[in-house]
Amino acid sequence: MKSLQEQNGGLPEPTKSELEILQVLWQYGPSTVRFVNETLNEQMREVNYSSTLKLMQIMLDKGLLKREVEGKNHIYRPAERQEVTQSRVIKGLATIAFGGSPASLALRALGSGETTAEELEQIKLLIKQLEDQQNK
Amino acid sequence: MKSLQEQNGGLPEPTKSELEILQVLWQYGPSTVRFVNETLNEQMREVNYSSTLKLMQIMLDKGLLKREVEGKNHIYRPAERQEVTQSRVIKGLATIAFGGSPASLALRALGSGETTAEELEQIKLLIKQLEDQQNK
DNA sequence: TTTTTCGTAGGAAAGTTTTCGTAGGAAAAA
DNA sequence: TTTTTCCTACGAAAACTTTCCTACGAAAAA
Repeated sequence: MKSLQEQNGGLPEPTKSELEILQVLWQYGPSTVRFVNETLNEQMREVNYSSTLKLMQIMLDKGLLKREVEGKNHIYRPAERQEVTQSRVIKGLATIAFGGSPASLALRALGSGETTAEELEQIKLLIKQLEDQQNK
Repeated sequence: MKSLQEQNGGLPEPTKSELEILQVLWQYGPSTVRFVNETLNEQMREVNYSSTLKLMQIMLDKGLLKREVEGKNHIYRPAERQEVTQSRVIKGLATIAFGGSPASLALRALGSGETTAEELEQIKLLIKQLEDQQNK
């Protein structure tokens, strides 16, 4: 019997709380539960230590995280690259709320918050690349 | 005692299934439960009629939908404009997975699926507008 | 009129996600 | 050594989301 993960060839979409945890790991690199929990409390919201621990163990189980033992405690890190996970989440959202089009999601996102000049430059650059790709 | 809706001054974030339903209403305009359910079954996935009904009643309750009686059945429509709801969802996702930046979410979205030339044009147009706004 | 069809309503159950109490063990402090 | 601190593990409960069964009534068909 294949595991669920093998069956659909990939990792599941992280839940909201799982994404919060991943965000910390993306930002700071491999970390202990303690650190992740403290960061969540500072940057996001109050969470009990053992809630964070439990969640990270579940994520390990699902294959979203990996960990290694370092003395007494465990160091966790994302199993997948940030870009890959983020893309998966975006595709999911695009499917249920943007007619399946990540581009129209992007369009809405640009209109949804202040975008800095720098960010605009980055996006223009990416667009240029995409255009070149299409015209080749 | 104020209602939850009044307390935080707005509507809640729709759940995934709720977004699927909203998507149908955005696409086709005010509709009956029957129509929404059939559309979901054709475009998204198998859902039982009474599941769709229940969900739409819950959404009415939450204030996400409005409805009016038309003879025997009810016609539902979104309570909020599509853009507003979509922005709210995007901000939520940006907060938990993109460091709070809708722009970096947009960047990732552009890289996540095929983007047509037409979509690229639209985005370039929007960027131009945003730049003008910043330079004013 | 009687039966069938099609709609809403409500509640309960199932599924999923999140929270947190508690136990047990190892390291550090007293 | 004894006590305190800090970690993991586990399990259960709470909260939220989704599904669907059943009842009931009105309109349409027989």
